[in-house]
Amino acid sequence: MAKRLPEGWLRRIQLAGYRLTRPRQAVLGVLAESEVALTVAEVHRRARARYPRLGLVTVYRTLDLLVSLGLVHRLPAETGGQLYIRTDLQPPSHHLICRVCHRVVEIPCTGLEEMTHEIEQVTGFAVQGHWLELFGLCPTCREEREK
Amino acid sequence: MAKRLPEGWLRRIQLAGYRLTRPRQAVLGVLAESEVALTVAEVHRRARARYPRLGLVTVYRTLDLLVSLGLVHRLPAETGGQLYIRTDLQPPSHHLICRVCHRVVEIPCTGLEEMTHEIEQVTGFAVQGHWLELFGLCPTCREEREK
DNA sequence: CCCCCAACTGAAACTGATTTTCAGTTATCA
DNA sequence: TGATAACTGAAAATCAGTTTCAGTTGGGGG
Ligand SMILES: [Mn+2]
Ligand SMILES: [Mn+2]
Ligand SMILES: [Zn+2]
Ligand SMILES: [Zn+2]
Repeated sequence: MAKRLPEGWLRRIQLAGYRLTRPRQAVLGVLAESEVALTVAEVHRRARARYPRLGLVTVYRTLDLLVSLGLVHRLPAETGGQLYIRTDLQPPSHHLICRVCHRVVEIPCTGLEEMTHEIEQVTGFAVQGHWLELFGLCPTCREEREK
Repeated sequence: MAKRLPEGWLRRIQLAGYRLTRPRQAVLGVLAESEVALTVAEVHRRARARYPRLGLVTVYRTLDLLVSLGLVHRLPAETGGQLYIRTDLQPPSHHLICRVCHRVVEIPCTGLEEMTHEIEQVTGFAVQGHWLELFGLCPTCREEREK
């Protein structure tokens, strides 16, 4: 079950001048192994299995670090708070999140560019950015539901 | 400046079995008169001008009430927290929010339906809902910026 | 190999937004 | 004009996240 840290995470972190401490390694390991997006509390819970002294503050700090290095995505959750999941090799885009298990797939925002142009024409606004998030059920949770 | 309460607000509230109290009237009046989306704190500040004893808790409660009756939209703000603005006659849809003054225009999500179908095919997810929010500058704030 | 010290840590206190609790007030209707 | 269920504000609680600070430690230099 102990999947390797994604290629280059350790290198990325040290090259950026950060130290590779035990608390960080615990958080890194948890993020590296999860295929679904995790809440901060869940990251804390899991990482404590690897390093029991780990404080919640350090989880927040390490998640911020990983996000700033582009290794992890931060997604606003429907219910408030944030979810975290490794970016891995997928291009940054938008997310489709399973409401049950928090599995995440990235989706392109095909068509939004033209939509944006149209909206600028009609409204006179200068559109500077957008938020797009889709919610639903992943294939697995969908099956589960049908039983 | 004292614009009338939008057609039917009072009726809607009483028909739904709610009482029309002074604190509620203060909050209602503020929402009714604002053309831009307001934070809870701002609603509180303005409503106190009409009814100084008004507590913040009642602002929250009244906003929840108005949202549940469909009279007011609750929009997640980029910076955390929520913004509130009357739904008025516009159809429920998505929002384009001015980053400076919080003016809001509603936008249709043209093209998202087909996009959704495509995504369901590719990912196997059942898409149940989405969040789309655009951010930018309204014509006025845009001009202001240019000076 | 070990030492040094800036980077890093956890505890605790803090913040800002929102919710819960509860004892007192009030809008409405018989 | 009551009676009373709905409603209220104050205060305390909760929840996510941040700040502070005194103590700890990874890892490059000697
Ligand atoms: Mn996009
Ligand atoms: Mn839509
Ligand atoms: Zn799922
Ligand atoms: Zn504006």
